[in-house]
Amino acid sequence: MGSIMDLREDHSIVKIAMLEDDQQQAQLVKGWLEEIGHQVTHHANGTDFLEACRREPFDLAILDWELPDQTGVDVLTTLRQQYKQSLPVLFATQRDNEEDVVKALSAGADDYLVKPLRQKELTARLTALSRRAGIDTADTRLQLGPIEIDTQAIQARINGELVKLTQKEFDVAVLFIRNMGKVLSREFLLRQVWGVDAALNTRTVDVHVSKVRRCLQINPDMGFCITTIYQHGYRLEAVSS
Amino acid sequence: MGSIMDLREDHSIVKIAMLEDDQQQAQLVKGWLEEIGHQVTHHANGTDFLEACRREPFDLAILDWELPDQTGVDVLTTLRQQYKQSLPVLFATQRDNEEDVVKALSAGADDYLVKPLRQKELTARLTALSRRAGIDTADTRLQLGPIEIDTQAIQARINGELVKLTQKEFDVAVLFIRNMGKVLSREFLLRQVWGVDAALNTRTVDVHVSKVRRCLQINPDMGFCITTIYQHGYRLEAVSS
DNA sequence: TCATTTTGTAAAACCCTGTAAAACCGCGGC
DNA sequence: GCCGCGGTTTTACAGGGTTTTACAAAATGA
Repeated sequence: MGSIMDLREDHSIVKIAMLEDDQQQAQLVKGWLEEIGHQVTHHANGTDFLEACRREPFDLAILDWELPDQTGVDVLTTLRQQYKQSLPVLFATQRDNEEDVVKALSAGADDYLVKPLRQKELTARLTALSRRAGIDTADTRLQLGPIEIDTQAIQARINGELVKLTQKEFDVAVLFIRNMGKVLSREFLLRQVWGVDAALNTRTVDVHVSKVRRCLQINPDMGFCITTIYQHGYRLEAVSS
Repeated sequence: MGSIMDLREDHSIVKIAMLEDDQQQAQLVKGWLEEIGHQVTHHANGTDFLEACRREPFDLAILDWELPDQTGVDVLTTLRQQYKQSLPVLFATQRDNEEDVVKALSAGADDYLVKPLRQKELTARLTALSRRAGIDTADTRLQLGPIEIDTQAIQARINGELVKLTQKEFDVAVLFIRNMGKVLSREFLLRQVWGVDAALNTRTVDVHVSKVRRCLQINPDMGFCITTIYQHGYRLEAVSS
């Protein structure tokens, strides 16, 4: 019987690939990132960097513009076309004219910083990018208005007050909050919470959704509601007033 | 028989919410974004902005720091905790010291730009952010005069006001808008909305078309109408006035 | 024009959802 | 084994969405 908790893979170490021509700059940034527990692999030219990206599964990449063999934009273009379509990329370079920024972003970069880099800003931007890219989904704290959920402790609170939820109710609630605004079909809920054998002639999903609504007090008064999509399923959404 | 296609139906509208204190700055940026086909809603204070975010499904948000009622970071914190947790947010402000950048990104911003803004960089960063956030408005947003339909959220609005439509009514409406000017036979509607083999001895299509006309207020006064083609079906068309 | 067929739509009949309560199930203690 | 207990599923009935029905109005053709 699969609960959604089984699916969580906890990889708290972030693996970063860095492409930087200047050895001194590379060591500096590498130090900053290792300081906060990241694992950094550094390469000084595009060919080696791309080779490394092909071999290893990195979580993030930091690219420089000026390189001995090709430009950073060339590397990025190759990366996007041939290797990792979705690897989050932050461009860091001395060039600060608008045309270059646009060029890098259009080539597939997610962010662009002008050197000299500032330590705290760099780490904050990398964190923001990881968050957006969905890295480190071991985010065990969820919040929905006054509702707080800790997926590790399997506990839910409303305004700090502990609420008693059974395992299935809890799984359903987490699924809804993690998929705010999306329509979740009964089949999907059955697969995710109850396991694959979707026997559709049952009302158990409806009953559990009903219980979640009541136990977590999800009603228009608190700003959210679980809307029923007739003959499809349900959707958690912010309420329109 | 009139050819109708004078009115272009836009299938990829990006809806942007902007929070900006300075009216002049707001108009400038709004102009830039509308130039490339985005739809911008502007508010000058945090309360109005949050209220709008709660009511409407935006794709992106641009936030300023300095505001009359609260700081942009406060607004962002509220937004992340109580409203839209995944709405992509770009911070744009005059403050450029590192501490402020970190504060905004930690509060949940995805990007941070220092004013004065550069038009091409702004649009490139918004595009990069949309790409990363997986925004795909292609075919999910439809518009017909004052009527807006979001096929992903399964929501319809008239002049921004949410309209209650049942699933079938919604499906029928979407089909008509996606096939503006074409005659849709009852068989076609049955196949598309109700599924398989058209059992033609039913009046359910007619009843639903009737309801769509009434619920979405589709009548010559608003510029469009659903014309009946005797013994064939229906056609949604613009009314020449 | 009239006779016939088709359409518009209110209302009845039918089917899907909300939810309280009963039935079921697995587990530990006696 | 038997009982109680908490979690889960099914049942049952009320309420709302969907389809059919019914009849008036409109369209068609002679």
